[in-house]
Amino acid sequence: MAPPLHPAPASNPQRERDVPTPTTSSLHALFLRAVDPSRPASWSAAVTDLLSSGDAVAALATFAAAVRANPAALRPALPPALRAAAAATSLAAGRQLHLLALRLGLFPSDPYSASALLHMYHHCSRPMDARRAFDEIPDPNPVIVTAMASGYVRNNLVYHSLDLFRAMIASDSASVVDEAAALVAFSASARVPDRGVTASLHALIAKIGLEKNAGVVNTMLDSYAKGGSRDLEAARKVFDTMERDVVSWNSMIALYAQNGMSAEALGLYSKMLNVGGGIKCNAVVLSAVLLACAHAGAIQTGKRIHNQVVRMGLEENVYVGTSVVDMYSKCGRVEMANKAFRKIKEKNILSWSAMITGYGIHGHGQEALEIFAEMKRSGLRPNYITFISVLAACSHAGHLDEGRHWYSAMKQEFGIEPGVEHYGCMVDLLGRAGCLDEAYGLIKEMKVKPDAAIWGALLSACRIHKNVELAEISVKRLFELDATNSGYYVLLSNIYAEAGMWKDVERVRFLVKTRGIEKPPGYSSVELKGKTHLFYVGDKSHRQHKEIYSYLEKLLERMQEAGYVPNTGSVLHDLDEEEKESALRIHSEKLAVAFALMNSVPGSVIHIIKNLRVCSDCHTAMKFITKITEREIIIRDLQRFHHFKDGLCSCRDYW
DNA sequence: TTAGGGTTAG
Repeated sequence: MAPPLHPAPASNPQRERDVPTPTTSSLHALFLRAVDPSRPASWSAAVTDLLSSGDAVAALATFAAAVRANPAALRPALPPALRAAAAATSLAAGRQLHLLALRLGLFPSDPYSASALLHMYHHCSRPMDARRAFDEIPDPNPVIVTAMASGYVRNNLVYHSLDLFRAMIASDSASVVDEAAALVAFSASARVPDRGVTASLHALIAKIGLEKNAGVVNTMLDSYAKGGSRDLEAARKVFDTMERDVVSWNSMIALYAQNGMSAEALGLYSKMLNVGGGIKCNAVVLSAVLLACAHAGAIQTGKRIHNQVVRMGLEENVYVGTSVVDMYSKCGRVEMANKAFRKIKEKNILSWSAMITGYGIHGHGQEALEIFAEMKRSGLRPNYITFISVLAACSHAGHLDEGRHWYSAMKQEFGIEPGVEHYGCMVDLLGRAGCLDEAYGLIKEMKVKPDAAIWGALLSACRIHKNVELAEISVKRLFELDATNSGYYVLLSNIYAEAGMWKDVERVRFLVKTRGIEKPPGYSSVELKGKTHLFYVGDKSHRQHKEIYSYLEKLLERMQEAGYVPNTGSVLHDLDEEEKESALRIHSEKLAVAFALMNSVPGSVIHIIKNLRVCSDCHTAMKFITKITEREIIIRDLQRFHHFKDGLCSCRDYW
């Protein structure tokens, strides 16, 4: 096997590779770097140089050349050679260097070789080999311990990492805990589900005077929000009192955006621009803010941020560009997403996936598959994530044959073992198409444990195809996995209601009550002049609620004149017809649309976000509303987009 | 004279 041209990215350890041997090109590199073979320092300098220029393989080859040319050069060149083996994730090369270190007497006595050796084993995903070596080191100094601790974090052995840190505190004076050790400790505590770890580390660094260190505090900010306490308020408190740099602002905004707190993210962003003390907008923060817009469906704000991206000349930037694509597609403007996508200069696999997903969630399965084909033509090899996008697109568009085709091609042609996400798409696709037994069969043959999303997909399919028996099987599994999710109870009770099994409906409702499960109320939100307005069913908390209700009344009258008949079949309570009709009139999406209509002109686009599925009556109602009022309405619900235009739902995935 | 480091984006 030819040695790889570039080392694997450090954050993505790959499998062991063959030891690179010196090649003509690396000897050429040697020549270019003017190594003086007789000077030992010249060899180590060449290895270090090549490594820092990103060519770990050439660095290793140079070391191998030194072995033959000048044995005296090995001692200083060994640590950088070990780091090269780590960067190339070449365990075979690393093991040979380990043997050499033993032969030269550099291990375990030389701390420089020792720390580099641990680093190598951790980067090659061999934490237990690192541990064995670590245990042979008689009196590991703080640098070695920190190398060990960070390696544990890299390999997801966070508790081992924290144990080392605790031992570090206990063993000696606290002065051994320096900036590097504290950074590692906080990065570990961000990955641990226990509450209070971050707070106790916080107390410790305050004691040893690292509380003013921006790097350490930024890492702490992150671990407050991501660690066991999941405490964004604590993170905000730290943020408010610290000396903030650009990373602090970006981190806090990103934390809000990632946790769905879009209003907070956007608010903090404008605060940063106004009172941030000279902190300037950059690519990182724009990506985070675009994520917040995508989540909130804040298309107007998203457009403003996009303008900012253009002004800063960042349209071609792959990170920002992909965020723009994601924002537009999540806000229902898939054509705008495509325009932004075309502007990205060096599209990576995630840019392509974002675009495939964009078309997919809008039900444009054909376009999604065309983008996929284009990606393959460009020479990129689809990976695990790409196939999630592709299969999800097939599932949303109801492309049964294509879905089956790509599912098997993924395994056979591309050697990718399907994960829960792929199974989820396939179960959804097969289930919706009515192939319930095939879907159930697929679940039974899964090698990984089916998660709630899989059984949930089967359960929804059971509702569509009115299969009570399989629904009960799915629910049983779902309750084993998560008995507190109200959604499953609602679905099950709906399935019983549609089958007229009112006694069972009552039984489920009784369960919900006795188990103390709370169902989050559904809401619809609409953005107006950059401000988001929220509506619940029958909501009267809005400032203009009186106007909204009377507007809606008149609108419903006009709709009924145009032929709209309330679809009371979707009301799953045991009510009489009249009660059912009035229950439908105050659905949150109708309130939100009425409010948006009052504040818009014909020809405009109304964009609504719904946190639950849009009911079939509201779906019908929107068709009439678009016809009467000449507005385009886009509703994004839990699973898909509905574009209503000219009285038609152009969403092809309403199948 | 060759060691250990983390946080922000899709």
